[in-house]
Amino acid sequence: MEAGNTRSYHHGDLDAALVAAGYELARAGGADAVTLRATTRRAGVSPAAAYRHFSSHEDLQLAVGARAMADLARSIEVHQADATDPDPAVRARQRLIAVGEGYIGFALDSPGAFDIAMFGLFTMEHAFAPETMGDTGRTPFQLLTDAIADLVAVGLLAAERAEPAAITCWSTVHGFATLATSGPLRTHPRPELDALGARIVRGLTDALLR
Amino acid sequence: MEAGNTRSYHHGDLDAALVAAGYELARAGGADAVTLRATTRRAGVSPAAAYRHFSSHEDLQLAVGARAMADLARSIEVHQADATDPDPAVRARQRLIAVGEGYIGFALDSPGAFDIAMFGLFTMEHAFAPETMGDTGRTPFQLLTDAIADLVAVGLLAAERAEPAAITCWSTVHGFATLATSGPLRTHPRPELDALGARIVRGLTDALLR
DNA sequence: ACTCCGATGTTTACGTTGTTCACATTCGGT
DNA sequence: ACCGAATGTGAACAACGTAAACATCGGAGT
Repeated sequence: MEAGNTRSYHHGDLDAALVAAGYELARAGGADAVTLRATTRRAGVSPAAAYRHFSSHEDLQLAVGARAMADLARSIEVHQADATDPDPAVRARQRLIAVGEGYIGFALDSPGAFDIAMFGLFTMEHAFAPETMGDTGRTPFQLLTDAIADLVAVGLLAAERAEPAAITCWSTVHGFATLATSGPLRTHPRPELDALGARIVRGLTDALLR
Repeated sequence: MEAGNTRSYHHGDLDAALVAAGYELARAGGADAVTLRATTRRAGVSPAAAYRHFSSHEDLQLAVGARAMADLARSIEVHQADATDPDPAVRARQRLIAVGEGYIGFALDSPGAFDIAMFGLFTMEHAFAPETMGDTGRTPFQLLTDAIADLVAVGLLAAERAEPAAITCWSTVHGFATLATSGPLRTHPRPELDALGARIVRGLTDALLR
């Protein structure tokens, strides 16, 4: 009795169903809401069933986090769609700014999803995992390094400054996103955070590129 | 039967004893290790006893976090002790760099303490709480804003750029610290992280101050 | 000096969580 | 049509946060 689009067994594609259920919980309540029992409950299945697909609670949370990370990539991609300046140098700069704004925008729009995406904070190989790729087949980290590479190619950034520049950008944007979603800035009104975020991203790129 | 230095009741100063016990657990295992039961166990007391001093588990964790935050302030103060250049402008710059290096150094030296310090990520008023002050009576956040204010006073930074500059510094340093302790950079060898951190802090201040 | 009250700590209990193990059901190949 | 492997269930366990009833201690007031 196949449903058609997905392979079917006892309850359909439970693996994906659990990730979907966990993602809904995460969006509503952050990483802590993605409890093993709540997730299986929402998927209409017994707690132990999760162990046929995930080796532990943490493993499930990482899978949900990967799903969230893919949405983060998509958010960056959407912002990058506006980077259409004919001048390659200007466009490269726009693309880097889009990374920062997409990252921050995603965190502010869906703090719960952002929280689970950063759960455990993944490892470096996690930053290249296919499950965390957006629609263009690139992970958030790759979108950042791509943008930096473009800046080098276009002559706006010295090659030997590429690595620290990438880490600086990542740190700043990530730091601001966490301070703004779960940190001391969390009580600031949204428009103020948007303005502050935009100002920081632009100020940082200006500062880095001469 | 007073012990002398501390007021005594049933078990001595349980409030402080619990924070101390929790801090040891946090240093060894991060915020998650500061479980209510483990902390009371280590203090030689029953779990429910904690509720005479803290309204909830989270409340206890926040108290332990404040203790860790005070140590963070002390780490910054130690680094700032080296900022002794006779030129006030150079000294102001040194002091800002010391904030970043003290922050990052503390995170790398005691990731568990750093983790609990950032637990819940505190609120803005938490950033001014006396329990989080170092030996100079200033909190980490205040040490940062002090340094920025000095730069303005000395003419190295325009006054209207002070606030975004402060948030940028905070974001970058905080972001790098989390990426380096619990993030994808966590597997990098320590000396490499030290060098990277120093390079980022210096590069950022150079970029911000013209 | 004695009593009493409030502050402090204990015991017991409840519900929730992650996890495991023995058991039941279903699917797919032969 | 069967059988083994894959998948889901049920019951159980230890650990957790929390609450309520009970015990004990110290100091204030007579």
